[in-house]
Amino acid sequence: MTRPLTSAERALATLRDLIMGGELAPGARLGEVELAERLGVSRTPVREALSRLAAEGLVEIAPNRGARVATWTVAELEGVFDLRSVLEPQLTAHAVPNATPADVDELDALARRMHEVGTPGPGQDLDALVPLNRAFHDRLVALAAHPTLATALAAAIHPPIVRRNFLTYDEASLRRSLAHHSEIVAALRAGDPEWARAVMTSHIANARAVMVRAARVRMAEQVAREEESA
Amino acid sequence: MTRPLTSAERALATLRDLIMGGELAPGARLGEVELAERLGVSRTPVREALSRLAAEGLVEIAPNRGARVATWTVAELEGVFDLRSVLEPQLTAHAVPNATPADVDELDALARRMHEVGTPGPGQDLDALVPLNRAFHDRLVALAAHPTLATALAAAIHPPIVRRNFLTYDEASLRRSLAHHSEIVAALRAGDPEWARAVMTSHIANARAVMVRAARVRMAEQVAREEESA
DNA sequence: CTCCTCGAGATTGTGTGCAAACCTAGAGGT
DNA sequence: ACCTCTAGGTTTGCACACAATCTCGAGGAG
Repeated sequence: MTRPLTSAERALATLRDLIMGGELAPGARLGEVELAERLGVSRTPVREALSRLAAEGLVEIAPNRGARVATWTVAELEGVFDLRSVLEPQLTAHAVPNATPADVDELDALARRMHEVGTPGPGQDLDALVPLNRAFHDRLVALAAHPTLATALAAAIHPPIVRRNFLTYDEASLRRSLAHHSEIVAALRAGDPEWARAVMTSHIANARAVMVRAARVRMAEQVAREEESA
Repeated sequence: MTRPLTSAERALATLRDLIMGGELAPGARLGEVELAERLGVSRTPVREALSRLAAEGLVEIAPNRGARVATWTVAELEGVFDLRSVLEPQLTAHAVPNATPADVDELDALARRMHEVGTPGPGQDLDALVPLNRAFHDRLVALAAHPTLATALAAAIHPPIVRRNFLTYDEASLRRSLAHHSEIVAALRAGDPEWARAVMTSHIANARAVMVRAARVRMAEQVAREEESA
């Protein structure tokens, strides 16, 4: 029998989904009354939800000025990747001894399906890749069975970024990323934690490079726009 | 001109101090009305403060049942040390290129004072050691200039644990710990990030060993008490 | 033309009341 | 002796009202 959720918890979950799903873009204003009406509750639980989301880093609250969906500078994004490049390889290494053959098979299936939808060509479907990628990484984190590291990682990874990042992979980087997943499966099957750790380190470094390049492009576009309007 | 703090922020700061300072022991009940009276505000800001402390991991909230100061199992404590053993060496390595000679001198002074008050003998004063240790580590984290890693670390380190841990150092471990501080200063002066990283890794491993031993002792004591009362 | 001042409106911060959920203790049945 | 159920008091969850603060634009001084 599952306990009925409180209003504040529903508000929290709904807002989180809205932000992570991209319906609420970074920088969007989050008025308390507006959200309260939208969710059918009073401002009190909305405030509580916003407060907790702020602690998660998904929204930013300025005293007396309200909340906005968090935005990130390039430097902050690089910081997040620094953190991931330390935590995820460690978690992956932890996962190795815990992975049963059945677990490895499931990860293998995910990696194969990512190849199917991710390989450039007629069958490519990048939108399908995002949830598969997420499932793969979540599965690995779960196998690590290390709540503290997992929590620290979850606090750092902001899915809107990952999602956006995925759409900016160039062909070579995307192929590398897909190959990494398969190679992690191989390392798991071999029971070699150092191998798995090394691949995951490469995987994050690759993602980081994609992110930095995309950020540079966005910045150049913005400069162009500003000069145009000047 | 510094903005006057809101009631919720005062409540948050006060509660955090009470918990970190040890006035509110782990497991202590945190009734909203009691805290509200104690802080001279209504329940609303208290609720907000508790909610944020819960997000920080310092208190645990059970729906409809109220808040308590967080407690940690040995496994959770070991998890925290796993996280620290990954993050702190990384932060320390980052700090090396940023440290000016003046910074190194300040850290050196802290390390020397820790030796003075920490060395077993007539001048020993373990209570003075705690703030010095904290100052040393905080200074290092600040030098790393890496907000993301620093935030992840701050979220994991619960000062009540560190404090309690310090009082359980045996003589050999304490000497090692003090020596580590001096050696980190030497690595900074030499400008060698890998040296600094290695020392910090040892430092955390040493602290972890002390924690595990202390936890075993506490567990044995508890078993003894339960058998006694049975 | 630029900068400052000052309201009106909107938005957040806090106090308070009430309903619902929870804990405790004790009566009664098995 | 043990379990079940219930009544009471206690505590939290939520809504609402009012106070405090901010935003933004109009108007005037320099």
